[in-house]
Amino acid sequence: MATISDVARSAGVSLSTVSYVLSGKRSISEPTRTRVLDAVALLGYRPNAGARALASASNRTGVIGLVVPLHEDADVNVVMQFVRAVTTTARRHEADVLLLTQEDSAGLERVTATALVDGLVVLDIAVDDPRIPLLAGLGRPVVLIGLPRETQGLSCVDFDFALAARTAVDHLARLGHTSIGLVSSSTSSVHQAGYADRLQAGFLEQAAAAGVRVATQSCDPTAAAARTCLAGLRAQRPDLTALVVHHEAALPHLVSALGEQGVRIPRDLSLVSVGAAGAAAGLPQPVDVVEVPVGEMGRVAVEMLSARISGAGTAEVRLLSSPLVTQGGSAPAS
Amino acid sequence: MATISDVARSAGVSLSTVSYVLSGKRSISEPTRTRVLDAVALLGYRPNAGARALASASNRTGVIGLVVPLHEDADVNVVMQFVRAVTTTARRHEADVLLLTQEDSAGLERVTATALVDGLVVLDIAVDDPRIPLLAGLGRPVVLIGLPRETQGLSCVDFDFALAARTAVDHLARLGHTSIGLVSSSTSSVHQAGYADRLQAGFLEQAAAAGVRVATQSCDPTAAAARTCLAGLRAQRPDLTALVVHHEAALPHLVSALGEQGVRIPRDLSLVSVGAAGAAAGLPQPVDVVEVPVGEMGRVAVEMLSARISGAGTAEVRLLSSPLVTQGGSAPAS
DNA sequence: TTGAAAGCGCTACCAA
DNA sequence: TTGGTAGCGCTTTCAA
Repeated sequence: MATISDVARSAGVSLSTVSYVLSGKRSISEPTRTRVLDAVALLGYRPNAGARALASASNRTGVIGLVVPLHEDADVNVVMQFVRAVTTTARRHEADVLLLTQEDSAGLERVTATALVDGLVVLDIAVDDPRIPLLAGLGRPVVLIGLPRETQGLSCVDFDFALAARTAVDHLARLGHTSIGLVSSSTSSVHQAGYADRLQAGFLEQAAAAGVRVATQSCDPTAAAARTCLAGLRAQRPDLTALVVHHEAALPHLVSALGEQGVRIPRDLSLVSVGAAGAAAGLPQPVDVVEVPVGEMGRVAVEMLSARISGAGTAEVRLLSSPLVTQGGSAPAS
Repeated sequence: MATISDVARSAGVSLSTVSYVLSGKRSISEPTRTRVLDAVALLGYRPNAGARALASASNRTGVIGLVVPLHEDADVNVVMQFVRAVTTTARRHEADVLLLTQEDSAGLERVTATALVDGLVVLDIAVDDPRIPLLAGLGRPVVLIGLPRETQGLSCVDFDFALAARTAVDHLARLGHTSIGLVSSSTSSVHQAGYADRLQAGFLEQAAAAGVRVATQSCDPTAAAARTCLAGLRAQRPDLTALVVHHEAALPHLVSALGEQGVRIPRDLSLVSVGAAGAAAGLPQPVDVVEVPVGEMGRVAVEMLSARISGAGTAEVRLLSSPLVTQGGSAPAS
């Protein structure tokens, strides 16, 4: 590998001149500039990233850490969407992405303290995430995806699940529905993350405001559980005419259970799904959706992290929202 | 952040002594060792990764690059399994993982030339992958997952698809089956990767050796395509009594199509699937499987890369195999 | 507009 | 068994 002094020698200039040509932090005469750039091209010179980080005043490595859940029950599609958005956005900020798994809790300290990364994006944050104190004490910018109880000095990005539920209920209430069910996940990880509770709170709040009767039921992602879930909702409220489903994995089972029972969407039942993109795709019957903007969340997280790494901005909580998209899943209550 | 000289001062020793205590490359008296380690603990000292890489003779950064396909039609489950195995194994070798996407072709050169990474693991290699010349000219150890036509100086890890097919055919032939069908994917990316062809070659070879009649048919992952595929196979060979399926996404559709047609597995038809772990899970009827050891491939790739980074080993091609697991998917031909 | 040189934090050599 | 110090490849002052 050619070094900067190889370039300097080849171009017949000093080492610092090469550095300034490359960084643009000093005005350079055109002939010199050309000679240097020619030498760079000739030698195929690329500055050593480590040396650059070590010498620079900012001490930046141009690498951000991304902590992802890679365990079995993580939603691989959602994780992939995040990863794609984060890497893409990072590149736009001249940064690369170092991957850390959630299991490697020592990794947070390691990559941060050894100056491998300039900052971290951490997925899958629980309401009372045990990593919060550690992350807060790292002394590096951190952006959490999720909304923990304590956010002292940490930036957070999340979807506004409460607003999504209010939007869904409002949409259905305007169509004349007065009795609406909510289906949520029964898995504990979803509840530890807190968004199920926030969604339910929004659901209940808007229902109360609109004078809508409610039923709530959790569901497992199987055909049998879907049938049980529907039966449970009907037992609570025989007059249900609409459903808000916050459970991507159970959605297809619910839809086909309804189909088997001769319940037609939207004629007999209106259905709004809250979930990641694609969750409602490929369903035999269309439903309305409030999409969790996973990619957007990843993008915003990196933007916030970049800003904080550059010393701009302060820790803040950003809750993203997205509109309800009607695609034939809802109809006026009859 | 505390530096090594902070530690030296605090411990009342020289800078080099601290370095030697930490690296263990010199024998140190017990009292000195203790004083240094105490100072390290007291100050929370962690060596700067960049400075260490810069100064060390080996010039190693302790980071390996992982190039993954993140585009829509990549199998997210398989990619995740790779990523998990690679990160886990890398950690066992004291390395971290930098993530690069397949789209970022300039990234190969960037992370390698700027010494961000010590080497690369590249997934999803096509038979005539356009990146091969670039990768070969990088001047850093590279391990490919896949088997390109030209492997000059590059290490490769892949599953022995030909052997898997031979194993499946052999198993079925021993059970007395004399007419066996092969279902493969029709997607072009699978064929560019070459393993579909290798599997088919092994299938035909073993069939010829065992005097087995064959039918081959590609299939799309839909219920309709599965029915068409089965009809096509029967048209070629009305006497088919066994199937080898090399198409994870189509497998459930094939199985349920068979179920609808009253074809019972294994009584009426024996079925062996070749695919990643879990592909045959959750099927209404059990099938036999030859599992593509995705995690193992990732593990081996990192082991090979680590060895090459340490200067050990040479470029080699390793084809992994795995046994056929019977789980009630096959029975003697009647 | 340019060059010289002092570090960045560390490793590893040369001495003692 | 230890210390001093010359770099690793770069950025950024200070001087010209």
